[in-house]
Amino acid sequence: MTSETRNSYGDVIEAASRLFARNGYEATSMRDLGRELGLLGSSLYSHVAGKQDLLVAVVERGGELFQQSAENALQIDGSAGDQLRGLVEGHITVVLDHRDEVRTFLNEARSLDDQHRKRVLASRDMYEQAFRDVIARGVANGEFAGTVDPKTGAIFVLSILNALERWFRDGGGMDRTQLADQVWNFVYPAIGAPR
Amino acid sequence: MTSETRNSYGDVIEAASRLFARNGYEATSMRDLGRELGLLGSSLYSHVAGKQDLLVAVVERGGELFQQSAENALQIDGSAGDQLRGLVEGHITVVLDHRDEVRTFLNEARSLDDQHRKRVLASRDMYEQAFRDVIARGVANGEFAGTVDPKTGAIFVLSILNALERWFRDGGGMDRTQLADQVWNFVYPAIGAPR
DNA sequence: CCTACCGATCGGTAGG
DNA sequence: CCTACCGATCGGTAGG
Repeated sequence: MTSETRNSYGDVIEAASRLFARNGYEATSMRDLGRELGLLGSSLYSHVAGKQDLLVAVVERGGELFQQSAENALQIDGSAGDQLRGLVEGHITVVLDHRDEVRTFLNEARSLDDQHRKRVLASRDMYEQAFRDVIARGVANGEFAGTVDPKTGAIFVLSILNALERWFRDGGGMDRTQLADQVWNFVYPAIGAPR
Repeated sequence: MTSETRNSYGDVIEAASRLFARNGYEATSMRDLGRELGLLGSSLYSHVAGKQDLLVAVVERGGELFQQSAENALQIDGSAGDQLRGLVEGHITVVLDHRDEVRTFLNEARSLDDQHRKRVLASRDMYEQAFRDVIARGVANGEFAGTVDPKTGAIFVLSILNALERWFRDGGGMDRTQLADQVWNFVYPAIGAPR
């Protein structure tokens, strides 16, 4: 960071996602962000129209990553269990490869204006719907026992996945494969799959 | 709210927890809080020494509620499954009966100074340890299959429980008993209990 | 609990 | 991307 060359729009968004993730949107000033990029706060206004725009850009990026991940997983031609595993692994990858955008997407959406916040909530609902549909399909075809309501089950699975950002660290006691296995070993019986 | 009588310290803390939960600590000004109580921002300084003190008080209250809940659950004289169910139900009750303190405890601890934030993280670790110990006991005595590491399993269970604050509403499609059942139907097989 | 403030910092702008 | 600002708001204080 603080390289010698000129900053691009992408650099600004990246630095913003870093600071929003670390300190929160409200606690990040335009001067903080300028310092991170090696320029003055006022100079940022040649890159963006305002502070809100930065939050919108970062949050929308987070939403796109999850949406893209779901689309990929749903193209898997297999059982409900196969697709759910694809959704789970895709989510883990997004969280771990894009921590800052994900943190901002999950925790800072409340600082958006009404219009953009509603759009984010709608995109989360669509994403949750993918989990719900796959679980419901598994219940309908007898693959899962149906002891948990698909809607509630989807929320529980996503609760586990979204919380990863809060505790998992690369280079800790568990690598990503082990993490995915632990999540799956927990989630698969939980939604009523045979053992 | 905004009653005619004088405000007590408890009133101030309660209003603070409400605003911190709704808008976040950073986005809540002392003038906002004063308005909520029917007085000026500057008048709050006869009740508290500073804004940080309010956050400390609210967050510590949240921590105490969870700690108390765990102590009660661990007094259950029964199987690991019985105690885990007690921990789960206690957590649900704390979250739903004390939403504002819990939200602040879970989401605003980052705004604490280093010293207090470390204390909060330590209290969360102790609480998590209770879940871990109960799961480990169930694995050790053969009650649970042990397909999930107790430490990771504890985090997953708490991820589900802590996320309740983000989506569950009393008076929605599910009452509290149904919620507790859904959580338990998900968690119990997940940690490797027999079906 | 109010009046009357204070210095610091905020997001943002005009003009280069 | 900088200089030189602006009005608004912030946490907080002195004195009653």
